[in-house]
Amino acid sequence: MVESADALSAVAVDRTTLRLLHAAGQVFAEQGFARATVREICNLADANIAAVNYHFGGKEKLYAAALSFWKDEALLKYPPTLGLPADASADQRLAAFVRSLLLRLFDPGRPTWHGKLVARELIEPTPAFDEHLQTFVRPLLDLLRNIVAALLGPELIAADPALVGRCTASVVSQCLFYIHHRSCLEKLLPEQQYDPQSIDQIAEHVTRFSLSAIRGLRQPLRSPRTPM
Amino acid sequence: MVESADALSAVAVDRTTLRLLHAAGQVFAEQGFARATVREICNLADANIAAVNYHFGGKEKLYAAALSFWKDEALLKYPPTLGLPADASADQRLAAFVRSLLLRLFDPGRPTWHGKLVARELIEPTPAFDEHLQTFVRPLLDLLRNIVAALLGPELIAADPALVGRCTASVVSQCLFYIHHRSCLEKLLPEQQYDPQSIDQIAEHVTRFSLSAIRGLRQPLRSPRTPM
DNA sequence: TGACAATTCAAACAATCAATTGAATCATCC
DNA sequence: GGATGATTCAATTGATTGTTTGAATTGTCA
Repeated sequence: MVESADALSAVAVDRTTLRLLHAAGQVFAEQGFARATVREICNLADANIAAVNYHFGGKEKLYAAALSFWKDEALLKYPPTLGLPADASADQRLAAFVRSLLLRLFDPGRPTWHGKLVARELIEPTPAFDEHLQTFVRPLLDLLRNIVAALLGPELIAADPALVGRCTASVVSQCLFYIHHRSCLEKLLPEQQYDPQSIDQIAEHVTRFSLSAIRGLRQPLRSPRTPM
Repeated sequence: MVESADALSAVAVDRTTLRLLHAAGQVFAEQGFARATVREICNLADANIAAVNYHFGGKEKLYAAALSFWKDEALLKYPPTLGLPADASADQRLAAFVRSLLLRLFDPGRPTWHGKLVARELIEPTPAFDEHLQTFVRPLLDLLRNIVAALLGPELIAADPALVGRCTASVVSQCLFYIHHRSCLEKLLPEQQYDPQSIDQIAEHVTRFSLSAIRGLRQPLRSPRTPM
């Protein structure tokens, strides 16, 4: 009843609160908020069923706490700019953004559940997500919008102001595609892997594909290519 | 007992079975299989709670029946080729594929729930979906793969056989993005509409973006563009 | 009309869920 | 050591779920 929910310091790793946050991240990420049960979370955390209500005040508040906790973890491990110098080119910044987003979604090492939690929220928002959307997702989206705007150039944007948003959506969509549809892709495209090396390959493809597309939009009047 | 008859084939519009299929399509599409309740479906269909078990044998079988029913409806209304002539160019075939997919997902008229049901399955597959994946999704995906392969040309494919799959994923991802993230996009990009005209604009953008990207991949050694 | 099957209905069933309770245990400080 | 508050625990509560039941109703054909 006294515990402050976001006590996430590295000390006391197996405090019940932290064990619950870890278990909640995993179970909520794998099952979604509705299908996840506090029983499974408590079981995974080696805690009593009453622990969730005692420490967090309910399933929803545990979820909100886990979302916030893993957000901090993910941003700590994979900052959106990936340590790029301030004067990096727009091409480099796009590559870094795409790669950091994919790494956040497919973290191969210490599990960072935040990416999967957000991916679920994007499809099936819970009440806890509105604030998260404004404080976390929107800044990231604005960052990408700026990169895309720099790539497009002012003339194209002046000609069609909605183009920035559409191209931004095209870039983000390619990244989210693999995490959202992984279970089906494993049946339809079994050759696709998700180890760190494959993630880098996907990141490189998304970057190349998007840069190629945007460059092409700048020069829309090229002569048609020879049809093989 | 008299049903609004909001639309369907001429025969026996307000049979309980059909009312249940309509209601099931809507509720399953909006809530997902797990969160949807047979009570809500029966209430929407003006049917007794026992009707689901009497007519279909349970919630899962109702779901499978609804999936199959709305698949037929969707394919009837929006065939994947949109009535394109057999000798259409790859560019035209890509445009038709993208537009038909988006129309199937955002049907503006008579509700065709199939697109939303499949979109949910892609993220959270139910046991009923495995057969659907093989008989419905895979043929569509193969169709798009062929279009993309024609656009890429044999030399690029020979150099990197995995490129076809990645570019196919890039095209599909852009289409699915809007349906999956609609609820969040409405908060982040409130200017985006989803009326028929806007759907056509999105389809045109996805087609242009993808064609531009693939053409650029064919000519990867262009000199860097002039910076405005 | 009368019989028979198909369908509908209200009620209840069994299972599962989050949440609560109150006693038992533990940790900490005087 | 003992008192106090924090934490854990098993058991229970109340609500919701899909499903079942058996009687009531409806439709159909003789």
